[in-house]
Amino acid sequence: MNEQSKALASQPSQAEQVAQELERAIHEHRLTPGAKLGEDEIAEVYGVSRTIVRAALQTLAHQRLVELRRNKGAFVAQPSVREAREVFEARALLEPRTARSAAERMTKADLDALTRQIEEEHAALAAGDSGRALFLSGQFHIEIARIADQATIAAFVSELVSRSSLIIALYWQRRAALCESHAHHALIEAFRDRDGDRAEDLMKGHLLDLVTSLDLRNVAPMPGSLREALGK
Amino acid sequence: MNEQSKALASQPSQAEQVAQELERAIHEHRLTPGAKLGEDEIAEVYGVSRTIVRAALQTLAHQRLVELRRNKGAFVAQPSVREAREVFEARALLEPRTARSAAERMTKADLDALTRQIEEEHAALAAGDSGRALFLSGQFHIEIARIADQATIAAFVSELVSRSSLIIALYWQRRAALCESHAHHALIEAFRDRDGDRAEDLMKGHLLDLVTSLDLRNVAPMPGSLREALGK
DNA sequence: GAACGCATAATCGTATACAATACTGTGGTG
DNA sequence: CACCACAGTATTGTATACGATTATGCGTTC
Repeated sequence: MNEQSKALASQPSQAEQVAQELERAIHEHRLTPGAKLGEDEIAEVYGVSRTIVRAALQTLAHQRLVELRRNKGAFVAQPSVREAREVFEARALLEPRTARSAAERMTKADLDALTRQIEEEHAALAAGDSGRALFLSGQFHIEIARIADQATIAAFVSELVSRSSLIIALYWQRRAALCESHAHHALIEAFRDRDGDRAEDLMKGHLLDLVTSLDLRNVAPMPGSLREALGK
Repeated sequence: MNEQSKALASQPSQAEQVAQELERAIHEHRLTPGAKLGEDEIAEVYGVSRTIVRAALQTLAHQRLVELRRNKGAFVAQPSVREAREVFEARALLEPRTARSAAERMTKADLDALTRQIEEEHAALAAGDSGRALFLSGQFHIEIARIADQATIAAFVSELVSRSSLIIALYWQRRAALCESHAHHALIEAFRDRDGDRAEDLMKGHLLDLVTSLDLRNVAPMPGSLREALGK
């Protein structure tokens, strides 16, 4: 079962590839909070050994996307209400100021890329692929940190966005799935105008909207089959 | 070589223990940036297998304390000048506001613990153990985030403090090793007065002092023997 | 004498084997 | 009928073995 592995798959490391696949599955809510991630099962699905799978799961555990329970296995994390609040608290500290920096150093190319991303998000939403739309909506925030030229903050934001995806899966009260799009559009305009103040305010408001659109009182777990969610 | 392992050492997981030992060695500058962390060597030192060591190294890599170079091995990270700036940029966003929250919800017990920590830091410094003093000085910042009751932010601050330790090892220009102590004392007083505004300002200034006390222009690597630094 | 190439050794990457622990179902007993 | 004990099964934790890649040292050649 290592015939194709020596082909050329070893550059970005098999473990990272598996981690990325799982991460995306979680982002798109194909894997829902609480789902069991059996080592043997994943190993078989991707045709690698458990060693690789364990490394990937450890990576995701460090991002708090999966929880490693000793002698029990790996599970998609189920952020508590408290953790949900903390995540958005952290985002409130990091993202508005970062949006300001981004606005100030935004280039035309950056703006185009951002605009293209929003359009893709709209397309996904129109196509009914809300999973992908949600994923792209998160990428938007990460991209801003990248444009602000702050790799360290970008890494934090990336982790927080991932965790937000789990939080949304658990606590989202359905209504106005695209209120975000408006917020993102408004941000783009602020960026176009190089208006740091406005970008900061808009981001602050956007995050506030997000957290208030959650129902942070009760819980709602969901099992779901792993092999099915992974597609094959 | 697993006689003592089944004793009762398995609770906090061997990998985490090794990771903690290495982390502390890095914090206290017994392991300096660029040092090679050979898997076999560490495995032998702690009497565990390479499997455990690899897990520990991966953990540290996620915290950016060590750099994993493919087919080359693990090395203590050498933050670039740019990364150094980014780390303090992130701290500037997170810590002042967190200090304010901490001040507002500080209890007498918290204050006592914090005070005790400062005294211990002074004692270490007086005893000439500057490595431990530096470690405790970092713990002070982490403790504040914990008191603010923000576990998520505390985790970020913890990582940033760790990385700051590496940055100090590389870019510190010796002078006024205890200017920090003054800043920490001033913060304690603000906490005692429940003065959130002052705590936020003091923390902002403290971080600014820290970053300006660095020489962010040149580099200075250092090898050093591993087995020696680990003590046994 | 310097530079290149090859053989050797060391180290990492991955797979697999075995041990330890937790889960499941069955049979018995109160 | 409910509950507990126990055996069997499955899954994770750890160690080790093997293959691949990289570093090193020596000998040859120009």
